[in-house]
Amino acid sequence: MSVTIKDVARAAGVSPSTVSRVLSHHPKISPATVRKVREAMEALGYHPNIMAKSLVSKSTQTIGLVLPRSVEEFVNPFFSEVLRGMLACAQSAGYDVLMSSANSRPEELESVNRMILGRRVDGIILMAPRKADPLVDLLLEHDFPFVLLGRSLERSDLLCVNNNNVQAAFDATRHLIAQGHEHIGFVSGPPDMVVSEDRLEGYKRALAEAGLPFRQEWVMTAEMLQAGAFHATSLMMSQPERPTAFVVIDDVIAFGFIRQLYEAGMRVPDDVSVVSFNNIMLSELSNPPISTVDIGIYHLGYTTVQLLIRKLAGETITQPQIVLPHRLIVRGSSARQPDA
Amino acid sequence: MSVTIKDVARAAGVSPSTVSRVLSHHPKISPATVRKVREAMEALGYHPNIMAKSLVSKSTQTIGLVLPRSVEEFVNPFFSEVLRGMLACAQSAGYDVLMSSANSRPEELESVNRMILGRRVDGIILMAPRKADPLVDLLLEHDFPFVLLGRSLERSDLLCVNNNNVQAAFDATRHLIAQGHEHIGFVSGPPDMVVSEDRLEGYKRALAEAGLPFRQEWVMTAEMLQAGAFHATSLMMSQPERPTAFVVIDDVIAFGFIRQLYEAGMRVPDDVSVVSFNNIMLSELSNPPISTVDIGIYHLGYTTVQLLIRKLAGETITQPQIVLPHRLIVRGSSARQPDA
DNA sequence: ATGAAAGCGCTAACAC
DNA sequence: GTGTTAGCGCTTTCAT
Repeated sequence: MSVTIKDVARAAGVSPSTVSRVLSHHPKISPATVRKVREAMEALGYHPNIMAKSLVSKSTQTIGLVLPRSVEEFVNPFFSEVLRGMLACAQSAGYDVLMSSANSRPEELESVNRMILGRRVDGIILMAPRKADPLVDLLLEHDFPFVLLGRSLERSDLLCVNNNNVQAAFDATRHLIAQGHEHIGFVSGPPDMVVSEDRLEGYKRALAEAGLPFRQEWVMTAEMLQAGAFHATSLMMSQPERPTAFVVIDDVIAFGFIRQLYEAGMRVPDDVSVVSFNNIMLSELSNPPISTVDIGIYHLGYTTVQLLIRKLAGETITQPQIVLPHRLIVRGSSARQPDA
Repeated sequence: MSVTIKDVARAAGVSPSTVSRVLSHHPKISPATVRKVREAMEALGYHPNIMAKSLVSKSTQTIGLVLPRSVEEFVNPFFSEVLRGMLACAQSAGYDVLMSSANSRPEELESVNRMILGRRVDGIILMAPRKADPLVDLLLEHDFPFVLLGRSLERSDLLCVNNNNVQAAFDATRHLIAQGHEHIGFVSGPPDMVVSEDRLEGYKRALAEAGLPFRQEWVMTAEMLQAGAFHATSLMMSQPERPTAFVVIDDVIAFGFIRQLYEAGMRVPDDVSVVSFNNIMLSELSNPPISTVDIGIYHLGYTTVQLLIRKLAGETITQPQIVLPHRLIVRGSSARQPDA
């Protein structure tokens, strides 16, 4: 069967504990022995059994990732890019990543429970937390190490990595205002997501700063874009006083929205300007290319895992909230000024 | 600390083995005892320690996923969709998914070695295998259960889940021919991927069947689309005899290619028609919407994991190669016929 | 510097 | 039906 530490010990003519010490780079062990053991390991093709190791050491070198439940979030390229960053960091620190998937809220709780109580992972990453997220409570209750990708509305002492989404939306809106737009709408995402709220807030602030009124009827939700979608968009755009520009919650939604504008006979950017968030790869390849706020998705993922690993290493985290910079990228979808 | 099987045993007034039997739904155990034990578990909030369990049972209830190394493949929405299908199946069968990431080929081998020799996973999924893939050899050598998402060029006895990519490309090309196109180009992906080869083959066959010549100069590679990109595309399109339609290896490449055509002053579909593969969500939202061959990405992922789990359950697999159906979806990018 | 022994939490014979 | 015992492969005192 599989080659164990005993086999190596026998082959090297030492005791199992000595082999174990070589494995863990124990300081006081003679170079000669180290060499002997290393050779034996090499010859036998030894690899430590992680299960046995973590059973006694109580550490799994694995971090758990709680994935978004909704299809929309999951297939959003934002997700794979953030995952890419996470994996890169985890890998470079010698950690593995275990994914927890679930279709419903109770399933999700159960899955996380299994992860932490079953000692499968050392720490957990929570993506896109909701308002009053029960997962946060669960983790807190068990005093289990975790980091939020995003931020908690309720508590400010939790470890988290985030952008300043209020500022990002403020910048995006200001850009449209600077282009001469005075009628600016907003297309939102799921209302229970913290990021939706933050970006709406930034949008409002920019309007206020420019002395422009906030109009509730110019705020669309992603749901409105779905089924009755076309209707809602074309209805809004056929009003005598219609928005000439939109701040859209993210690139994927922007894709769908621009499509609907075209179907309603509106050209981007000629009739309507659009600026969105995330800067996923395809936003540059879109037609027209989409103006968007780059939030450093990869970096976001990387930093989140990094923070968790620091926490797991026992480091005292002086600054629990990490805010990563963003940067507006102007492209074709908001380049020209409307004729109006 | 953590509550163990012993604690439950003590609380329920039985022996640890009895608790273990309740856990594994052992047949001959009195209902009264079951109830007692269940209550004790509930009261103490017991969750089995997976590490200890798999140390003795030699099964981890975890499947390992070897991720694509290249950024391009990773961020391709194809990947997240296939992952979604995999997770759905794994979850419904009570399996977890562990991800192996690596930046280089040697790292990848080392990572897989750790997974299998360290007994971290019960089986492995290999995505998008290359020609003469060393990972396949490694897995075979250790007689470790695995399933290919895609197919092996060299061996036909391996478990794999795939589309008939030759046929899919044949269908796509036929569609363009039926639209009246006689000058049809091809945009390929990485040449060492099996799928690239298969789709090119289908394209050639359709040309041959229609009595159209295959022209090497009308085959572009994804690399050509990168840096010197614009140049290559515009050069080809400025020839007196230029393609009026393209079969493109996948939707993401199609996005980039259409963008370049626009920059070269070509309209899609008015000047050039495009049909690609995968039917990622955004292909429908593109402008124009992209005609594409739906290959059932989610289903592909789901079936792959399903096949692996069947194998792990000891089932004899009579049909090692599963071929999933595809279906051409005609949209705006190939709707009209060129004036030519 | 190294070995012997105990034990992490669980399962699986083997008894009764 | 249920308890007792012996490990799974590893780390970690405690000796020497």
